[in-house]
Amino acid sequence: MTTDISPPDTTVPAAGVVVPEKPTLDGLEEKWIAEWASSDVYAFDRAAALAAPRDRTWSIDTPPPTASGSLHVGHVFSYTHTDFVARYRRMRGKHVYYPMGWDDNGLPTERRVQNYYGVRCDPSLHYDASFEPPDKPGKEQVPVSRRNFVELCMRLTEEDEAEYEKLWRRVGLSVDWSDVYRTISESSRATAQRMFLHNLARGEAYAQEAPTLWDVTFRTAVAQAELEDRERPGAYHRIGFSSREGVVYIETTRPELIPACVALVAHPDDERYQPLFGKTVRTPLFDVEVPVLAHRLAEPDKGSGIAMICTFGDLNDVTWWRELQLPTRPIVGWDGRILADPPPGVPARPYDELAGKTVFSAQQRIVELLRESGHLDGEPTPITHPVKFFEKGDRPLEIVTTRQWYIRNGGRDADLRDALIARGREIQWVPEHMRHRYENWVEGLNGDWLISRQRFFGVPFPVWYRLDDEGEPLYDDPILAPEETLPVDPSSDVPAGFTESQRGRPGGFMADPDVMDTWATSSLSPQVASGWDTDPELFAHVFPMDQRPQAHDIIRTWLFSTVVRSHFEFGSAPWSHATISGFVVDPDRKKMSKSKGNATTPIDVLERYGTDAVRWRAAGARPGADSPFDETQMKVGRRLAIKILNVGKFMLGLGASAALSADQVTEPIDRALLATLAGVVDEATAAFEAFNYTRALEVAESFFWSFCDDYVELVKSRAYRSDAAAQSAQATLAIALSVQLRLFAPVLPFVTEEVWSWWQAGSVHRAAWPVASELPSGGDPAIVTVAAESLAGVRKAKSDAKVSMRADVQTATIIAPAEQAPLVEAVRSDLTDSGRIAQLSVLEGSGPLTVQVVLAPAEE
RNA sequence: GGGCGCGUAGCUCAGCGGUAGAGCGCUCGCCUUACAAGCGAGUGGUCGCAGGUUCGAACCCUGCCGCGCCCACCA
Repeated sequence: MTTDISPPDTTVPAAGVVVPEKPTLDGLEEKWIAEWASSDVYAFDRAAALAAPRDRTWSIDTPPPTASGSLHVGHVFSYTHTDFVARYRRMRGKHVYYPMGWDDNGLPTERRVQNYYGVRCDPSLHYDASFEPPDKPGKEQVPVSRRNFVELCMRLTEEDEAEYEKLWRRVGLSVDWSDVYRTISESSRATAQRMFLHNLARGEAYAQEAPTLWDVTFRTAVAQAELEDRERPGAYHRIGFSSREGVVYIETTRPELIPACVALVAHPDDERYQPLFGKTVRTPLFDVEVPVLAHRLAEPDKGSGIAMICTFGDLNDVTWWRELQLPTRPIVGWDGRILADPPPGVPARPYDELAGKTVFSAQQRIVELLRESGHLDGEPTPITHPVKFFEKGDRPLEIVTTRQWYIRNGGRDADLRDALIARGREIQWVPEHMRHRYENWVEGLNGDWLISRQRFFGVPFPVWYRLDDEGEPLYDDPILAPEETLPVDPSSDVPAGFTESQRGRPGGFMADPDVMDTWATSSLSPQVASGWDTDPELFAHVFPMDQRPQAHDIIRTWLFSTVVRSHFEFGSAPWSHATISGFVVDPDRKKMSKSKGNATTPIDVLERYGTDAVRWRAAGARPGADSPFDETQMKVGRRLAIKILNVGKFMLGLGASAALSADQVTEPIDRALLATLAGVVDEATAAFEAFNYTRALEVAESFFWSFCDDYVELVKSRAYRSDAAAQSAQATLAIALSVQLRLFAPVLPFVTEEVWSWWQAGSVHRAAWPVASELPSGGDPAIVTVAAESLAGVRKAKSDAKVSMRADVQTATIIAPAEQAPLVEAVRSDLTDSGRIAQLSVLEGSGPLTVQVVLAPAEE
């Protein structure tokens, strides 16, 4: 595609109409992106909005894309879906509040910064104001202070965000670019901290020392919503525990956890183990005495029916440990290695054989030891089984006891769970069935929401702890940052009544070391985007927001967590509508992956087919439905855009102009055409009201093609004339063009704006959405159908004879039902003109309309 | 194992109780003074399978089969 936007040669077919000689899609994007920016077409008029009733505003809680990620065609589609709605609502006269945000805090950014600059964060280092990262990342990551690291995060995300903005402008998103937020910005941090303090004050947030799912690579806790299962090879090891009643065999995939064993458990009804309940057995190798207990969660038909409870191998262990009130014998450290010292009561030998090893190596060693000691019965049986992973991690999760912050989410409270499900029912889901995903998730929660992360680039908890005389933190009595001081960074800010020199000293204080999970801040996107912390007047007007667009994969995370925060703070749902997009998938129906290659890079596709064509294809993916990536479809959209250019030019050349009005439409076929169009307008409007942009486009497009192929063909010779009938055609063409450009404007913003600009003032995107009442009433749509059928009959005869459509017809006889014959008469002259019919007879007949044609002899 | 969605023309999908539809593809034509990046005419389907309800079922009900997504299970 060329970028030549120099003004093309123009003709001036009618007053005020300026049409290029050779219309082209090339250069339209550059031209209109610049024009829209300079004329602020999409600016939100805050004063006017606030002065108007609430329902004149449409506010959108745009998903802030992860700034450090990479956008693919799927993102382009779903953001475009939102833009369809935004543009429609704007044309309906709404003040559309449509900000864009960037989700730039959190682990994805940290990872990108580490790789991009070749650095890693070492919080023990001091800030180096002159630090510059190496030009190219070296083999060894350079350790930098937390502040240096955060600065690099800020720098890189700013660069990334500028690129994103360019792409979104290219996609034609009608966001107000003067209103962009970042989840790491000062006001976002203040919002997140303030909201957290409110949660804390109301008892919705709390800290607890508890077993937590732990990623050993990132060395951070992770939340239930961030888990995923992956199939991993493993093996059942059949291992004997000795007891007075004889050897008891358990089967385990994690024999390295034997030193962490605190009990065996079987189902209370399992007769095999009845005699053992209440007795003890001794662990192999370590000879630690552990009880045999009964619990309903033990499954008799799994393994040998009796399981080893370790602290902690999996979430079942946590349940058993808690409900059976067992002691803790932790052996896995934060780094995923076996702790240097055995837990109390576990002998140093052979524990020292495992200490410091990775879980994997420890398993190998312990199997050797078990084999030598004879405790291993037979050989391990290889299996494949699902193992829990952090969705962004690549090593299995461990469970480690740590102190973490939580927000209640109903996972441990049935009343709250019910309240949150009720909130979900206040939201109108598009499509409706997506509500089930929400309810399914809420009903399956098994614990509160863990929001703290042991990371660096995020919103810190605005909390310090006093240190006692031993230098131990007094967690029960935290020092909270006063709200007027937010945002704070407790690792550099000092709480009132202390000095920096007291940091980390006995009798002094320490900062809470953690940051909030990215969902803990992005769950506040309505607050951040709407100015809860910065512009209360605006917030009061636009919140609860009207629309939350997002994809279905993050209902359990972003959508749910946003509902939780809104429920607690405002006692309401955060939005009235949740519009859920599907994915763009491979031809084989798999979710499109980023590694799929250049073909799906958005900018590449946009350049090859043009933005309007890509948007047209996006409109073909109904709300919530996955859609396969198929480039041949883009060509169809491109064809439509070109057709709009060409027919627009032609219609204006025929004399259509903005000066003509509906009362000049006198011919029956013209009135009929506009009556049909009125029906199309009604249908498209109803579809858009239901967020069904696919249907809205479909009806407009279907009308448009028959309009071009039938109506324009029928009337063009009449329109060339200069009598009242010609004027009727010209007025009809003008009205039809205006209405159709507006119908297409939300989906095809560039080409519609281009054609609009040839003969209308202002932007089509600020023009009013068409309504049936602006079209003359009383036309009979049946005339259009009858005319099209008649014309088709003539065309078929020419096509069958393999002659040009220009071939002359000697006689044509249309035999039509009694009620249709007069309709044919009403279009007689248009029919004879466009069909080149010398003599047309119209007869009444009984069957459906038929056309008999005698072609004129071919001229030499 | 539970939930949700989906199986209609070669492909992508509408239709969701009254004679099977669109676009793409394919075939055959046509330089027609807007567009050959176009126009015209065709081709193509026991609507996943089996029962049931109904005068009538692609559409409603039941049960299967297949595909996809989410969740659970992890001894």
